[in-house]
Amino acid sequence: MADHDDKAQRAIALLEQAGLRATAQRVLLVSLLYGDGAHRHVTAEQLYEEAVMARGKVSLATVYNTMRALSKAGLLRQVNADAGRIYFDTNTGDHQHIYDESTGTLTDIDAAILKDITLPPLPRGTRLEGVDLIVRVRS
Amino acid sequence: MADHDDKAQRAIALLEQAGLRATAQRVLLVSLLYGDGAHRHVTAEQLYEEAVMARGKVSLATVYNTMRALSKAGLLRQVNADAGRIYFDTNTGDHQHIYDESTGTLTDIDAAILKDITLPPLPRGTRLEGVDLIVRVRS
DNA sequence: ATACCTGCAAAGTCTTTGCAATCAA
DNA sequence: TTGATTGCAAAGACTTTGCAGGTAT
Repeated sequence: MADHDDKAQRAIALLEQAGLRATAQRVLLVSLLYGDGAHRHVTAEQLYEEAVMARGKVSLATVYNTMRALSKAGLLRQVNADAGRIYFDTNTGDHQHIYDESTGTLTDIDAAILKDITLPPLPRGTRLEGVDLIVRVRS
Repeated sequence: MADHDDKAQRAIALLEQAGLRATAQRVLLVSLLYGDGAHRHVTAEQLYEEAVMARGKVSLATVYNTMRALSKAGLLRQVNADAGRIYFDTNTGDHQHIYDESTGTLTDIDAAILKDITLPPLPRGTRLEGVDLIVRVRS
């Protein structure tokens, strides 16, 4: 129980820091996302399944809404590895990904991999939003 | 007319080389894609619009089917720049992209940009499929 | 009290597919 | 001929949204 409370406390802290109300659904979702320390890559559907397993009372729509809100708040990063499927990454720091197209698994790559590249001039009137590298593999 | 026949001839050649029957619809689509020499980045919907403009008799389903077939045949490359929207690139050579999230425009980057990076070890039991770099910008 | 949040169902976007009619080889 | 292709409509996969009822502050 202490363990659970701990995760819930951290979840609440994260939500408040993001300016979001700490509802039961959000606390559960954020606990699942950040609960065990390791960074995670999940789709809304996957997180929804986990929430249901954990006997959580939450709808898929709320999972989508919450993940969108967390992304906007900067607590999650969206990863476009696969057209037609949004992955959310709890690691919002600078880094890149390996994507296994057979299993749908994402793996982090250290940001240093791009340390030595020189970006080309950007199109006139545009500003840089980010640089995403996806190493696609198959099992 | 000679111009049009020229493009049609090239389109037919490409289709045969890909092992696909040269139907009127495919010849039109391939002519639009490869007709003027420059490489293109288009979605199925965009190509469909162009075909309709050109008074072509083709359905959106056929555009999707054809682009899928061309991709499988190696004549097109899919670009995952935006979750929920597949771009097709007539340039199947090694290169990368700049993606303007405001306008949905893709611009090529020379492959040399990644010449000096060293990929991390791939997960056990996986083989490399490709490396995609997307420089995201906004207007 | 009140602005925010949830959940359901409906709508939306993009893509694929079943199947009868049609066409290329 | 005969298998490949087309087109329509329907189905699918994923995501967003309208709105009535519920909740955090």
